[in-house]
Amino acid sequence: MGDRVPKPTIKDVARAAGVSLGTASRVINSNATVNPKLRVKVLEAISILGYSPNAVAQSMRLKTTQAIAIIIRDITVPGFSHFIKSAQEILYDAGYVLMLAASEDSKDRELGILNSLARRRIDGLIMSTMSENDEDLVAAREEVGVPIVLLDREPTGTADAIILGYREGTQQAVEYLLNLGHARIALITGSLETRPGRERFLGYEDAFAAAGLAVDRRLMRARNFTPEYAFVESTAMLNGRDPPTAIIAGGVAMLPGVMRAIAASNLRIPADISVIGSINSELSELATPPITVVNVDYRAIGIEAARLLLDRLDNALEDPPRRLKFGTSLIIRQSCAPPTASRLR
Amino acid sequence: MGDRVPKPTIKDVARAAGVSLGTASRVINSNATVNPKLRVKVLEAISILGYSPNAVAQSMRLKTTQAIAIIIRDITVPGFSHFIKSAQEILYDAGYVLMLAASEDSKDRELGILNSLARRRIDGLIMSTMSENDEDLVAAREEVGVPIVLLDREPTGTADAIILGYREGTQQAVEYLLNLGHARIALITGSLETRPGRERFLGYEDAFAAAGLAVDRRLMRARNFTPEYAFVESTAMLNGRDPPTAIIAGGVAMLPGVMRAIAASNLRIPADISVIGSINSELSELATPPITVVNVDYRAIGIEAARLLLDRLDNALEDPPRRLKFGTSLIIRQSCAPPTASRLR
DNA sequence: ATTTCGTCATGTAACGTTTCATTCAAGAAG
DNA sequence: CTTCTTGAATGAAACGTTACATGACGAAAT
Repeated sequence: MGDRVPKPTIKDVARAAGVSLGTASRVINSNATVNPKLRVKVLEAISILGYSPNAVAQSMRLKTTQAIAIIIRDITVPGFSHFIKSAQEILYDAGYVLMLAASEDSKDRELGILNSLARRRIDGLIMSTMSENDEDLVAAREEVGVPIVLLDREPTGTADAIILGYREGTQQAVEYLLNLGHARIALITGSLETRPGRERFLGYEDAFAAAGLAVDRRLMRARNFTPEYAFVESTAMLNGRDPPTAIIAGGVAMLPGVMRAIAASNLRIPADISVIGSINSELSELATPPITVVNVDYRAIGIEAARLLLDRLDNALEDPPRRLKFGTSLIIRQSCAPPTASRLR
Repeated sequence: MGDRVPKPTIKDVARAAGVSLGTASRVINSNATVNPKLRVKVLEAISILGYSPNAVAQSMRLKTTQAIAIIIRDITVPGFSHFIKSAQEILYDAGYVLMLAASEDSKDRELGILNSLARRRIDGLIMSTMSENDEDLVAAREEVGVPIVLLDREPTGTADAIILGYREGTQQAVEYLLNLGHARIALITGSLETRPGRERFLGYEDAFAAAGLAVDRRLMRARNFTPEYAFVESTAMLNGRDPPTAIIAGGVAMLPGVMRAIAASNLRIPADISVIGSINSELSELATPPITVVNVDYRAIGIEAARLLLDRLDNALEDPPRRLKFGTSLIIRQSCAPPTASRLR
């Protein structure tokens, strides 16, 4: 702003208090013994000058930035934003500041971000890579050289991880639909290069296998987790031959895409098509009818991810990597019904 | 992680390349003239050692952290998250990193965050304070000593500001409802200590004044912008005497609260009650019926806020504070209808 | 009375950069 | 052949901290 007056340094404080630099430092970090009279002089000088320590210089000296970064695909996804919010809260309370970056499902961007963060000497990292085994990405992560908590990704190296039980969750969802009488159940999810995509596929197959039914792979689509992709695939399947009687939106951001496709195809939920979404949201709760979802508590996950990282940081320990698993719960609402005869093949 | 090997410094690079520290620095910042032979030796050393400059040390020397912070009430609000996302993108592309903090509508928290950011010597700040004129908050903002862009707040001091045309937007919404035949229109919004609350009040009054009608202040509620508050006030009004025939959710996060209250009261939109929300969202778009909203494009706003700040930073100029105004648009959907006779008083 | 501690304050090095004032060598000009 | 001038590399200082080694000064112990 207007005030281009440089901020006072500890040197100014020392001068104003008539003590040495070291003494001023000692009263600020109030650990060592220091003459009470000098202490008050320093304290006075601090409040008169409005001194506050320069965190950059401290970082330089102490080799810790008290900064933690979160890299995530898209912060506007409701689940992710709750994740970030709760993690930020924990981190802030522990004295860390949060750096946030969106990788946008782009390898280059993810690499660039990792690079930039490495330079900045952050203390820790919470992220969900776009591709678990990509060499460059693995190397870039390693290069940052700080503890990492991976979010629903198969951990590589020494990273800790939070993993989500989407396999069981999807299995449960599919079984629920099978029990309602559905046979043609579509699953739309993201890349199989990441854990959540693979797990949902497995869960889907588990359910069919358990029921002794064969899966129709044409109803299983996996490219990316965006609502646009969900819209495209939903539209294609709904208007193709042998349309599904139920759709599972296998990604936290995908439900809107599916719903848009259903609306555009002039179908009604659940009379014409049953729908199950991933994670609870205002939309799934307040839609008419409310949408059944495979829920997972992203607030809790954010908290635990932050704690996991802080713990690792505190006890810099060489403990083996840890992985924390979070289960899912099927929140049954009114978006699923037995398939209508007319739409059965 | 495992590698506790300290990262190579420019000194290591210089030694490995057999040149002086200054020379290494010059080839890294590739501005000055340097002997081509030495240049390649340095470059080789850099790639062999895997050197990347320490941003903390650079910040120390250059007195710029290339970090910009956003402080916002709640990052999970869909509009805000889009704001953050687009701002982050612009900032990242300009070489800045984003620090994010949630103020949670708490003065203490906001103060604490400002303090922490001041220490960290961020380069700029985008925020929306919880109370525009609170002395402590004004002082704390000043104390950070960097350019600020205020988001939909009356700027103090030298801060730039993005302001939103909620007054006109609300007036337009109220007029729309008046034209449909509504007379008892509820407005629920946040604190009048901030601009958006006040502006909505004014817009509401403008519309009634223009129609030559008197406002019923009991239908105007303003405390805070949360869905919980919207739920409480909606429920109270809908089940009280002389219930409104239309409700305007005057805050970007409030529509879900209003909708929950309507559902809980077993009313139908728009047959029993008309509803207008603030800003477009997946919920307003995909609800049944889709909800009419006073929209404002938070993506565009995020971009402009970032640009405004970058511009100020680039031309460190003492230009007078700027304010950019964004208009609103009424997106008419199916949540409003003429009031039903039976519910008119 | 001299030595030995212990208590506190001081001064300084170091963290990893960038930049500025020097130095040095070599080529051009007298 | 000497002197200037230019171009390029070097060395050192500085940014704001913290921490460590030193030093000063009394008090206690021999």
